Amino acid sequence: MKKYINVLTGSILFKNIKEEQINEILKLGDFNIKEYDKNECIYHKEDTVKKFGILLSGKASIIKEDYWGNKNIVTNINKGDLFAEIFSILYEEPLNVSVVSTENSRILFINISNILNSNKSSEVINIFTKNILRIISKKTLILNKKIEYLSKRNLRDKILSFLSDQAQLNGNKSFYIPFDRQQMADFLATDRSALSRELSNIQKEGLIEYNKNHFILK
Amino acid sequence: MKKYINVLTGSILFKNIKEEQINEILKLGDFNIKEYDKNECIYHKEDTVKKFGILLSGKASIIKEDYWGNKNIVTNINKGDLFAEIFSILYEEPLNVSVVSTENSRILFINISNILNSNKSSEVINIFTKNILRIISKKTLILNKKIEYLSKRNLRDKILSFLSDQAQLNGNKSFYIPFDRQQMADFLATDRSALSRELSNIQKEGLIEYNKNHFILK
DNA sequence: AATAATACGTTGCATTTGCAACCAAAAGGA
DNA sequence: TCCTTTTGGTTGCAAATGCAACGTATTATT
Repeated sequence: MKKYINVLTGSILFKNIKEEQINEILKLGDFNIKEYDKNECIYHKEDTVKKFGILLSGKASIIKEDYWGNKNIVTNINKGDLFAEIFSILYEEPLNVSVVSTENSRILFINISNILNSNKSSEVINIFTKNILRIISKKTLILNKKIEYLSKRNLRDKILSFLSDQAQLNGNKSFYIPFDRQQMADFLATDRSALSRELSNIQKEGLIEYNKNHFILK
Repeated sequence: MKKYINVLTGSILFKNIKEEQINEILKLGDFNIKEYDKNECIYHKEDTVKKFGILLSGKASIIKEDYWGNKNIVTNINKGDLFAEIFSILYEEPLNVSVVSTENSRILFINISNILNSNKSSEVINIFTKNILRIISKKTLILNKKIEYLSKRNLRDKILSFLSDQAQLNGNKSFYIPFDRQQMADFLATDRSALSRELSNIQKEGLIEYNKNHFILK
């Protein structure tokens, strides 16, 4: 545990909370840590979960899969991130998304309800609650972004709105996206070959330049 | 104000909070109330907002509009609902969505940050914070649902996943959706005529029956 | 180094979709 | 009641897209 405490102190979840208080909260949340190999399933979409996860090391993706198996990456998860979809636990609904490790990963699980509903109305719990609020607010913004991309009437506009946001995010016209081609297609809810074709078209018209996951906007 | 207090006591935002304490919170949040005619703009997407709104009476829609003016209804807002997108205030980002009244409406504005950051770490504030958490969690679920629809590879599947969720929501194969045809098209990010055509096709194949905004799944 | 596996681009084709134009029915106003 | 406005269905057409199949370059494995 100790070796990961700096991941936790660095995470938004425990922002403004001291190390010894973090331990206190973890205990309250009946925490445990589990390791996963690459491509292992961390949560399955039909699970109803009590605890939710924080990625201590490695990488993972939140994936939505439809009836026929079309996969759609909702978000990538990086170190320190928590799986905000898991807020469905507050409503005790099934997840309806799966979480899959994309690298060897180590995950901390805690029972949020335990913490939120602990009768101790201490200052720490208060800060913790606000931190969660902040995280899920950000999640909402990200989901809204995604809806913005998906709402475009054609693939070209989906691509361009996504790329221009990525550029903005990186503060540079030249940037790397965190997806390979198939993942990008899944994220934009389209077909890989259709995506390749359209990227190619856009490049021919001189709007962008790209190679693999590196892009330059013109 | 008094005539709306029951709207507030009935809302999730003030759940488990007594009437006199609601007043206390409202004061802390520097509240005000404003009226809007049908089709008036309540928030514009470029606004950066300090206060956010709770619909006391009437109806409104959260609308995303792209560069070329294609409108996309993100959600409808009903009595007691608050505009969760406005959680961007926690990040002080521009809204990037607009809120428009679809009926004559009356809206209560409060400054959430004032309340959350008030040093009084009273029990009431604590409950209030949890209520907000609950609301935005639900919002996240709704956004996830929407992403699920929009991620379908073709219009038919968008329609069918939307309708089957609506049926589930109403607990009945026969139900009314809260959209007219144009709004439904905007919500599913497609063209109205394309939507009509596909609905018609699906009906011909006997999967659904419909008339205006009333649907029956087979 | 040889081989296998993966990632990405390309292309043909059938289907879907956006768009525009038009018509009919229903609702609202004068 | 008559006229206007709104709402929704239909259709033709061009363009976009999903899908499958295939080729090549890159990366991983032995």
